[in-house]
Amino acid sequence: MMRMTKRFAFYLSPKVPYDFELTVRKPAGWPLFTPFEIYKGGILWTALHIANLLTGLKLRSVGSTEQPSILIDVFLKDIPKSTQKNVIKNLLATKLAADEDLTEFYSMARKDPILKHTLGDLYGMHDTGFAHLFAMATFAISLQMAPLKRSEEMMNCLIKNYGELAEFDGKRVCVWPLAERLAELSPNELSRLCKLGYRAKYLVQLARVLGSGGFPTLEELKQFSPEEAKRKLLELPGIGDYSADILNPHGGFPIDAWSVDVFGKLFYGEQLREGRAAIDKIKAEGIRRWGKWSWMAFLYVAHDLKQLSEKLGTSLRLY
DNA sequence: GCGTCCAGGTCTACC
DNA sequence: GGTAGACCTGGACGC
Repeated sequence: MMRMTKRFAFYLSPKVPYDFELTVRKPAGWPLFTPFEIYKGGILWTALHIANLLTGLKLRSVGSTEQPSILIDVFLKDIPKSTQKNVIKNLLATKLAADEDLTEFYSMARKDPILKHTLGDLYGMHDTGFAHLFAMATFAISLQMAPLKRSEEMMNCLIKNYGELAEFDGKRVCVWPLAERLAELSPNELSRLCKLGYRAKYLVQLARVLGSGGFPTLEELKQFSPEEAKRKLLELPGIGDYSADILNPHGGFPIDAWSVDVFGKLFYGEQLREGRAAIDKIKAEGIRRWGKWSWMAFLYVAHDLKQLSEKLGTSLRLY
């Protein structure tokens, strides 16, 4: 366990509109940086590694959707240098999507027969980034070929057993392990303890590739073209088309055995009978309809399934 | 209680 | 380049 002290605070002024709660605490329950973060009374306590530095965060909104402002307290073990402070500030601005402009997406979505229903519920929700690429890849691999409950058990076991426990501001938050930590393990140990099955082998291989430092970070992949970023991600062990679409910082359209049913009903009014064979068809249709906004569209649908079911009079399976 | 199937995919061998 | 089959595990289901 690492005890940390408040070292500095700063404000972020995201682009309008920005709904703090919808963005950091998404309706479908997706966490911001770790499943063990704490949200109470409009305040989020969370933690992640920034440039290998364990960083505790206390975030709250001090503005509104139309005049957004986020106050961030930063907790660290040691007093940071000014360069470290800048790295933390810049990275959090990126992760919290402070510069993301929703204007063009909303303009398209208002005219879209499906997305127009989501805008009222999710107005001001932004696309935040994972703690780091390894965390995101771990998430994607644990989703493969498993019901969501089991995926959650695998992820939580990994984080509890191999992640660091950050103690700050009277809270304790367990963070995603770094690749370097998992790279040392044997797949057998990992498989036995967290019941990862064949995924353990992929995770250790992945940890060794990402832990060596030779692979681009999420922020660096963002500088690639979307196609180049995806090609690079497909080089990673255990990462195929579906997972690469989750990892790609440019956004993809990650259709799997769950989302194929949801989008089948939304696009065609019925669940397609082809099962997994329908994935390519649904994926092509989503990209045809939404193009470069496919990922944002996926996000807005995924976080509004209950309301969409009611508005469109169809039953969309909820997680 | 027991056997079978399959789930929010990916990889490999084989054609 | 296209595709069938294997892969961990555990819950659901039929018997």
